[in-house]
Amino acid sequence: MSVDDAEALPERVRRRRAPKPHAAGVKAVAAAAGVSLGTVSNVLNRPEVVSPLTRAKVEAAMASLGFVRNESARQLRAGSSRILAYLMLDAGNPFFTDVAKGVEEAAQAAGLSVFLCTSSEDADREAAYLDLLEQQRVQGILITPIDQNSSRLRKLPSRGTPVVVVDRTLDDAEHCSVAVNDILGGELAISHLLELGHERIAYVGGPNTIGQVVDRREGARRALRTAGKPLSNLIELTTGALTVAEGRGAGQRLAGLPADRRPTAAFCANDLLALGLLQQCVSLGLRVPEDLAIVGYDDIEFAEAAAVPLTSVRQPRQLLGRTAAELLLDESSNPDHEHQRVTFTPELVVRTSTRGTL
Amino acid sequence: MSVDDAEALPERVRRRRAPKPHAAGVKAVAAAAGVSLGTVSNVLNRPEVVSPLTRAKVEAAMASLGFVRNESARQLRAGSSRILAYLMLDAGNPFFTDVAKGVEEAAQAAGLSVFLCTSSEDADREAAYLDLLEQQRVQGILITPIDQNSSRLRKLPSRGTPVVVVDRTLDDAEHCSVAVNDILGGELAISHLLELGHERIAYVGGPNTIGQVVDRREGARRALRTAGKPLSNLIELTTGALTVAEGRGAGQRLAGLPADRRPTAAFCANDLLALGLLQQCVSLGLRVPEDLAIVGYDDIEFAEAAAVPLTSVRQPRQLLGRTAAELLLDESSNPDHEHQRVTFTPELVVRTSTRGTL
DNA sequence: TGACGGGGATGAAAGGTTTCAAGAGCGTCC
DNA sequence: GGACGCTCTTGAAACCTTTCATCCCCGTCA
Repeated sequence: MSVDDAEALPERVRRRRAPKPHAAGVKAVAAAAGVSLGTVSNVLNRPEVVSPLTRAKVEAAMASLGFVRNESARQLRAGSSRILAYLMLDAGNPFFTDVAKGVEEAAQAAGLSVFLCTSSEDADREAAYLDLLEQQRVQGILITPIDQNSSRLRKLPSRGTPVVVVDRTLDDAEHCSVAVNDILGGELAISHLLELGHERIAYVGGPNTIGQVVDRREGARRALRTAGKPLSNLIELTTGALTVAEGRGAGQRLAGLPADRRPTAAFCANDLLALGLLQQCVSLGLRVPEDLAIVGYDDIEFAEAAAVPLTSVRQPRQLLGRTAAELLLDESSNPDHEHQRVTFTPELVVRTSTRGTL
Repeated sequence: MSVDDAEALPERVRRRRAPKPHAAGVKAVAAAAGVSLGTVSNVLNRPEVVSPLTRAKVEAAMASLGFVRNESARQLRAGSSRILAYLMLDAGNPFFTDVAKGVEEAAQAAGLSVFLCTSSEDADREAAYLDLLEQQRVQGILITPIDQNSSRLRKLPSRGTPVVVVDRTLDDAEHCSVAVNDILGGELAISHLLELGHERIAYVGGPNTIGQVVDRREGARRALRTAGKPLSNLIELTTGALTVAEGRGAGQRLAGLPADRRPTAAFCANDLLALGLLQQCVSLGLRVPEDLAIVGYDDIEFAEAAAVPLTSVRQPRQLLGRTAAELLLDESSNPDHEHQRVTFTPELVVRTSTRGTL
């Protein structure tokens, strides 16, 4: 009993796991430079407190060993991440990439990096990304939500991850939000069409789970009401997504209607839809704007360059992103941060697709 | 000396740091569920080995405490990340977001998530993101590099982060790459213009640090050589970036030339340039294609919907992304992975901007 | 000459998870 | 009735960094 049985453990090798090809850590660097572990850390984080000579030695050691700081360990110990994420609805929509540009700008100014994610208008994917980002303990999340009532979204801030909602307003005390008045945007579009004398107007957009789609339609209805027109003048064409392809599909449906029942104008929930609609209608022989006037939304760069330059409702895209990022930064650094609901005003840009050539 | 001076340390509180608002960890969950730490971990990672009863208890505890797994700690210990990154040249270019879509697709199929980053054609930013991603120990990096000779890029694989180059070929034994033959693409474009009888042709693109710009020009030159034309027939308009705005600038310059010296056709290094060029030229009164034929590159979705539908060189965008991601996955999971250089063949899509209306 | 002060370097502790050898509990079989 | 095998659970070690109270060394001042 008291004597170790030599036979029992013949090959009891204590190797836990084969490590990755020599990943040099601070320990190795310290050894190579002949200093202590803490000094290496100081070189990394507070270079000014270490003497130039020592610093040089350490830096040389790092270079020769190909040292790469392990961010997971850093973050675990230090507790903070230098990353901020923007979870977009659709990376293929230039509107969102322009917003992202504004986000990057503000983040860079603050020394942070941005990771972009895209939910592709899929609620499950959005949820998965939110979980992932929370687990990663990013400094904060900017999101254009598809599912604004997601419990996940509401719980995040209380657990310590600040969230700013972009291009949407949430009636919720937990988040900041930065948005453009979509109802007003819808009104602008429809008022414009009414002024031009259109009576039967199509509203092209969907799915109805997306807040922007709903609000812009609501604005359209208000404009009709204000003008004393019946709501039945607004013919709804529901699409499955806000893409060029869906726009083409809607164009197909529209053009297929008998001329006396076909709307004389269409207001699309975004420019991608409008561009697809425009393209399909033109190729099916409809004249724009004579047979069908079209108004888009977002005023993306390509709207102006379209076959028929597109009338569109413009939003301050980069400003939207920049403001959102700034709010997020404030929330995560300023102890007496107060949640804000910033709303910008959209602007109608009239072009040939409604006005015709001058 | 031996007696502690009671006055000296009146308030020597031992609080190390105020922790974030109660972040519940596995430890807390274990306590709440009345099980051990290891069991909680098993519920998280190998739910099948824990009895249904225990599992339920643990899951209930997690829910009631709002437990969020700390990914930094997980990754630190487990050594692996479930994330893959795509570092793009320009998120505002639909070509890259389409590639990204292919990447997402393949990643999702393998249960991984994708973080998108954008270098915005800025070498410093590219370098910063590469450093960051390496420190994060992402599972792998997909990149469309701006600086293909970056030492960073070459060192990454040897330090354990697999890298696949997208839309570029590197003459380098360290990476996989997936590209489209840009030289051939350039040849296709110019041959087409030569067949249509054009003699003076502009090449619009830049900066020359970007590989695609150089290769496509090289293809253009080859086509001229093949046709026995002097290289001086190719007039170079160098741009500062591959954007719509730069395209407009080039259009301004082009339209400003006296008609007898002005090229009769322009080949643009990508569609954004082409769209900007088109727009500017049309607005300055040039007719396309009668006064100026235009060929773009990438065949993005908006090329077809342009004022004058754009002739363009099409690349298999999503396939590019999907293939690249699959190579990356193979590299990081298959021990006898071999680096590959996949090359796809581009295709010329002829539209009105060169052919005119039929 | 001895106390003091200050710039630098040190090293143990902590952070939250995963891993894995070992232990506990229990039914079965000889 | 005791040994065995099985399933499930346990707890300590390890991952790599940052932090911070100490310590060391030297020059300065009284």
